[in-house]
Parts: sequence; structure tokens; C-alpha cells
Amino acid sequence: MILASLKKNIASKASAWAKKEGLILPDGLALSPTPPHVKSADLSLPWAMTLGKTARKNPLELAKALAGQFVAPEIEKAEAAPPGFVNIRLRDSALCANLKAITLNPALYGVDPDGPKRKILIEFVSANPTGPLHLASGRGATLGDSLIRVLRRLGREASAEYYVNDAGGRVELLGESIKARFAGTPVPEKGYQGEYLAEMAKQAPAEAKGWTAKQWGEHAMKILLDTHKRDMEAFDAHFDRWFLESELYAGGAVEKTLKYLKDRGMVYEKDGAVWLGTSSAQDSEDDKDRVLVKSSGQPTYFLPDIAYHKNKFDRGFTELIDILGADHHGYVPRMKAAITALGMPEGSFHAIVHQLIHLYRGKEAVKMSKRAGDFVSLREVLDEVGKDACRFFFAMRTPDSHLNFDLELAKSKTSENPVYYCQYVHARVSAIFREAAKQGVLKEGEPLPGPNAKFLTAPEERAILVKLAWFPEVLKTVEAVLSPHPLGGYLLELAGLFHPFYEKCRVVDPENGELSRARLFLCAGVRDVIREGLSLLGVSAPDQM
RNA sequence: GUCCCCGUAGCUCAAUGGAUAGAGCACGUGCCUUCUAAGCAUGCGAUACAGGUUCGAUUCCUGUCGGGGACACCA
Repeated sequence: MILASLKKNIASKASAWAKKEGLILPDGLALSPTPPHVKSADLSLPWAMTLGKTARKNPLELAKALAGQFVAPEIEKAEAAPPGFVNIRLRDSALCANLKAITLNPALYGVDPDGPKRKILIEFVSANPTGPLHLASGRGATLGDSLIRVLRRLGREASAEYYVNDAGGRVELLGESIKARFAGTPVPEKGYQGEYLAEMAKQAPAEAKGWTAKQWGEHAMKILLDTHKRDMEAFDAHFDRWFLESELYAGGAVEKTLKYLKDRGMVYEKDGAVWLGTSSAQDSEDDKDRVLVKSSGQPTYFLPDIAYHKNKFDRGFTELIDILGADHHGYVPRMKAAITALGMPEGSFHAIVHQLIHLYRGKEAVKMSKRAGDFVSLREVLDEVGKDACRFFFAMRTPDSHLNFDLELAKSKTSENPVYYCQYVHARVSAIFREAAKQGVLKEGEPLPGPNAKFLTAPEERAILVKLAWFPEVLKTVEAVLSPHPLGGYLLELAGLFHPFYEKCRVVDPENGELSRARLFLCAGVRDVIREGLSLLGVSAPDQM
């Protein structure tokens, strides 16, 4: 964790200096890699420029003064560069010590013991069990599952949940749709038209003949929910709990929540319905109030949703994150208002809205509609392109991007997918270790003694050492932006440094034992970080390709 | 009409307000008698438009144009 300790050192040195000078340092330590043309340093700090503005002093002079303070075990030298950067070069020995720490216990690399104590619940996918999961669910699953993995790696407490809408009117609608298929009559106009129901009807048990629509609906939902579970399993996305809406009704949580809101004076009646004043809540962005109980006496979807979120808080979670598709973005303001109505603090609820996927077959756009049954299922793509390619592809994008997904491309030229570029690093390192054992450079079971800083000084090697040092910081960025995509980018960059190293620096060489072993150590570090990083994205790291 | 997201290379996508905007694919040219060529080297090529904020803007603000999505006593 070389950068974490470096940051601590710099911060304390700088604040002591600032105190002496009577200056106020900017918040946060914005340490970043130097641009490619700055070869003499590894890191840069733009502090002096912000400081120059507030203190009305020459930034370059401030940078020089600041650089003079930076004496630390990790730092070889620190110097000012115009217009006011402080550029820092790391000590080779410190980089090698970091490498050793990585290989000693790869699973602990990136743990952030000083971070905030959080107890987070992330709800994602939560697709209705009225049809197979479609490809878009893969995006939510990638986001949620990878985030959970990174948060846990950092040391946060994080749980994953899938909310199942198995109550309400759609059970019967689904039942009517499949019943019609069974009887060979037309499917109701607003019903579910998908062929999957026809298939399911064919396989219904004999006693199904006498079933009511509700019984049919429950039967179909159970089967569909099971396929959702299997699909998520195949996608390597894991949930700590599949939370059924029906549980809320069974336990009386829906009524209790309504009473709770009533007692808090948050609801009113109008036109025979019960409303939540979401638009008038403080700082509310909702444009109108929302119905909780219809004039028919039936609750809307919104009331059990609130009950579910209350339930999450009641179970001790302090931060709730919902991952939603862009078609649900209107849901966010009203749920925020509901959280406020429950009396929970601002910031205890956060929504990640990811944009939709545009599907293409070649150049032709594919229109998708679940009701009409015309859609591309997650399973279909999974079977064609595989879990690794699919997850990495999704993990590379920010949730905000409207991504285009070309089925032709995904199914035929999978080499387009950069996941192989990363995985290939892992396979190559594995091959190197096999060769090393064969040539006796590293004897069977012999532990590596430790990287020798004297040997790992080629630009290609140093660049890798520095890049490896960034891994823990990248995980923190993932936490900050609530998206795994910086990790995907990082792994590609690391891979992009390894391959040139592989071409230029021969690793296994019996004539140069010490150099070989030092390079093997570097390879081990790359292998470990690639493997750990890919695993956080739910992608495998093969030994052979 | 109101609200949300996006507009970066021929294509798919990156870039906590920092220095000369990065990758991959496609295309051109080289590189497999040595640890896997799913690789390397090299060339080509981009911030929609107009203002503003600032030492500095792809990033923040306003407007225009273009694309996607949402605006139920559906979920």
C-alpha cells in the first residue's frame, strides 16, 4: 500500500508546512499519475496551483517550497514543475517492497482499514418474474455484483438483494396469459405474449386443467423465478437474499408502514385514495404527489416498495443503494421523498441509474418489448459469448453511457472484446512460470526470495511497478463513483504495460539467475493483481488460452 | 410541454477542473529458430455548435442542434 502511506506522509508534511506559513491547504490529496511526457517522475500533485489562487502567491514558488518538504521513505525526489505541479519520483526499493506485499497476500491487497465504516445494502436486477431475464439485466447485475465485490474487498460491509414482485395484479395477468396458451385461446391484449409461456403451458402438469388464473400465475412465477436464479448463477452474480414482496404482505409490513407514515403525519386522503406528499417534501424533486392506496382499497406498488426500504433500514443497513434502469429514473425522486418521510437522513439512500442498451444485429437496430415477447435474453447472449466477455464488456462502461451492443459482433468476432487482452496476460505469466520450472531457474516449490530493486530498473519494469501501486487507489475510486468501470480500464492499462515488457524483457534465463528471479517476482505481482482485479469483476483468469 | 442521460478518431468506449485528450476494433507498414502472435513496434485519425466561469474546461454554468429514456389510482 505504498500510495496510502505516501499520502499520509505527504499530508502531514504539507499541513505542518502550511501551518508554519499561515496557509490553508485545499481539501483532499489529488495525487495523480504524471502525463506520459514527464519521464522523470511518477506522481504529480497540483496543490500549489489551487493554493496560489487563494493565497495570491506565485504557484511555482509555492510548489518549490512544498517539494522541499516532501522527504519520506517512499520518495526518491520531489521537484516543482511549471506552472505549479509538484512531481514526485518514487524510490525503487519502496516499489519493490510494495510488490512483495502484493505477492505475499494478494487477497489483502487493496484492503482499506482506515476507510469509513459502512453497512450498505445494494438492491439490483429485481426483474419481475413475468418473463426471462433480458440482456439489460446483465448490466445491472454486472454493476451491482462487481460493486459488492469491490466494497467487500475494501473492507466495507455490503449485502446484495434481489427484490421479487410476486404480489399484486401481474400474478393474475401472467396467469391469464399462460392459461390462454394452455387452452389455445387468444392471449389477453395487455397480457404477456411471449412464446416462453406457450412452452411452459405445454409442460404444465395434468392437474393444471382446473387451475384458476391465480394458480396458473403462481405456477409460472415460480418457474420464472427459478430461471432468474439460474441465470444469475451462470452470470456469477450472487445475492445474499431474494426478497419476496409477498413476504411483506404476509408479515403485515405493508399495513404497518402505512400506519407508520400516517402516525408521522406524512399522508393525506383525497378522492378516496391515500397519498404521500412527495412533491412537497423538503428539497423534493418530485413533480406530483403519489398514491399509496388506491380508492379501491388496493395498495399501489409504491407502498410495498416503501415498506421494503423501511425493512432494509430496520435490519440495520445505514446506506441503501438501488440500481435501476433509465426507464425507472422517475422513480428516484419519489423514493427519495419516501425515505425522508420515513425519517431517514438524506444520503442514506442512493440510486444508480444506468442507461439502456441499444441492441443491434449488424447495422440493424433490434426493438425489444417484453410484453410482446420480442427480446434478447441474457441467457441467449451468455450461451453465445460467455460470461467473461459479457461481464467485462459491461464493466468497462460507465452507467451513464448509452451503450450499443451488436449481437453479430458479440457472437462472431469475440476477439473484439478486450477481456482477452487482460486474460492473456495471466495465461502468459502462467506459461513463464511453467518454463521457469522446466529450465530450473525456479526450483519446484521454491519460494521467491524477494524482488531485488537493483534489477527491476528498465522503464518497462518500473512502469509496471508504479501501475501495480495504483490498484488500491483504483478500488477507492470505484467506491467513490459507484461503478466498477475504472477497474476495467485499469486492468487494460496494466495489461498494456505487461505485453511490451514481455516482448522486450526476457524473463527465464538460466545464465542470469538473479535477474530472472527478480523478473519472475514482477510477473507474479502482475499475475496476482490481474487475477484479483478480474475476479472483482466476476471474470476468470485462465492459465492457458 | 416538463424532467433525466448522452454527443470525443471511420466504429465501440475512457479521461477526481490539470501538463502534449487515452485504449480496443478497422485500415497501412514491419516483427514468430528463444517464456503462447488472443502479442509487439510504427503510421492514420477526435472533444456537436455558440457563449460564460478560471491561472487552466472533454469535465462546471447558459443557450442551440442532434440521439435515447421517463412523465398512471401500471410495476
